[in-house]
Amino acid sequence: MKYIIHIDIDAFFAAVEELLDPSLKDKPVIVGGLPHERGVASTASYAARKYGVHSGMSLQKAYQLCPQGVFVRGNYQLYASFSRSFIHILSQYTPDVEVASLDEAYLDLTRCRPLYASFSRAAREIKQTVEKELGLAVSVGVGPNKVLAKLATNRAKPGGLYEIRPGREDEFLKELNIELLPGIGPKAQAVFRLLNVSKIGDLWGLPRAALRSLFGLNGEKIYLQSRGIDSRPLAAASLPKSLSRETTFLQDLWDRRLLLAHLAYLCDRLALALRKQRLFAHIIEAKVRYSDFKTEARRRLLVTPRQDMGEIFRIARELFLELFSGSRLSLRLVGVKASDLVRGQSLSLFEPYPKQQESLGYAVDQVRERYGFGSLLTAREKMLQDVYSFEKDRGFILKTASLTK
DNA sequence: TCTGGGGTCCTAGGACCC
DNA sequence: TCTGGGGTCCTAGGACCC
Repeated sequence: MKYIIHIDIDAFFAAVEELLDPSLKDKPVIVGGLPHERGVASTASYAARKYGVHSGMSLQKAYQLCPQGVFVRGNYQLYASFSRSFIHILSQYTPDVEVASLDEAYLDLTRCRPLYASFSRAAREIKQTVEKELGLAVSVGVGPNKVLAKLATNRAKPGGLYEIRPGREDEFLKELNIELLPGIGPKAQAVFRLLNVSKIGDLWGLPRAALRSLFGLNGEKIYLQSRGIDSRPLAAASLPKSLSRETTFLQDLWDRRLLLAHLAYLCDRLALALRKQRLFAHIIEAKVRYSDFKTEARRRLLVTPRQDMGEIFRIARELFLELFSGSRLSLRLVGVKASDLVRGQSLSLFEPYPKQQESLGYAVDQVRERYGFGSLLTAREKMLQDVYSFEKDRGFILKTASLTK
């Protein structure tokens, strides 16, 4: 029998904002953008949820429901730094920690049995320590595996601790709504509505083969998890599988020069992220979303993995133009993604990697870190200069955006 | 109510090979 | 001349999660 703890920071981004500005305490705080912007709420404080606002909701809708809400764009660097402290605290209790997201983690205390007189008491202590050291409320769930621990956390919210006792699993699961089960999203819910399945207990009546044919491998997972069966071990930290950067514009764009300039800016940010983690990509992908919300992507496999902005942009540009050149529609989004990532220096017998490009990248990063982004402009980056001013004053650019390609 | 940004994993079809 | 049976790689797209 394993002893798994799931721990989740309540309304994380909103809670950090309240910590920084105590006058926000108990106010409906909505993080994600300003009400007129194109976007969704990434977090709503519990005060905001009382008005029906929740994460994923469009900001315009959130404003309608809660015009007195405090809307903030958010500071993701800051949240990431809180997240690192959060994980650091958890690592004091066991080496078996899986970081599930910025504000969420699993702990496996099974191996640490000799250290703790009582697991229940250990769970309480972890919760108290995190709350004291971070100043943020957390919810904690305890169970014999990941899925039960996570469902227990959901029961514990906000700010509580819930432990599923051995032998009580079915009783706990039976009356839960199916959408609480990880892997059941909007599409699967629609299917289950047709089947008149709304509680996890209802799922028990469906044959494994039926779920398999409806949802493939995910159906198998649903079959097992609905019964509280989950043998997945905690995942060890690993290299990221992909890194990407994308932007949804305030208004759809048609001007090819502006779009390419923005793509260059995204490639620059992506290259920076790759260099920070010393990663090289075998696959570069460009993505567009048209004004009708249809989304397309084109990718290219590279013989030699790359991390330099110049090459990433050269490829992304070609892929982007393949997509956009034939389009009659303007674009609401452009993006670039790097995947099939490897760490460290590339080794190709046939195509020696241009090492000086890499060191140039690192050098540029260091200068920027010390003197700011605009301090070092090579000829190659001239185009980016336009983009940074574009970022500074998007409104102006959008107003003056030409109507021809 | 017009729908973010950053990820993971799965599926399906075509090319290609033996 | 009317057409096998894999296996793997590559690309594109979609469901889902926080």
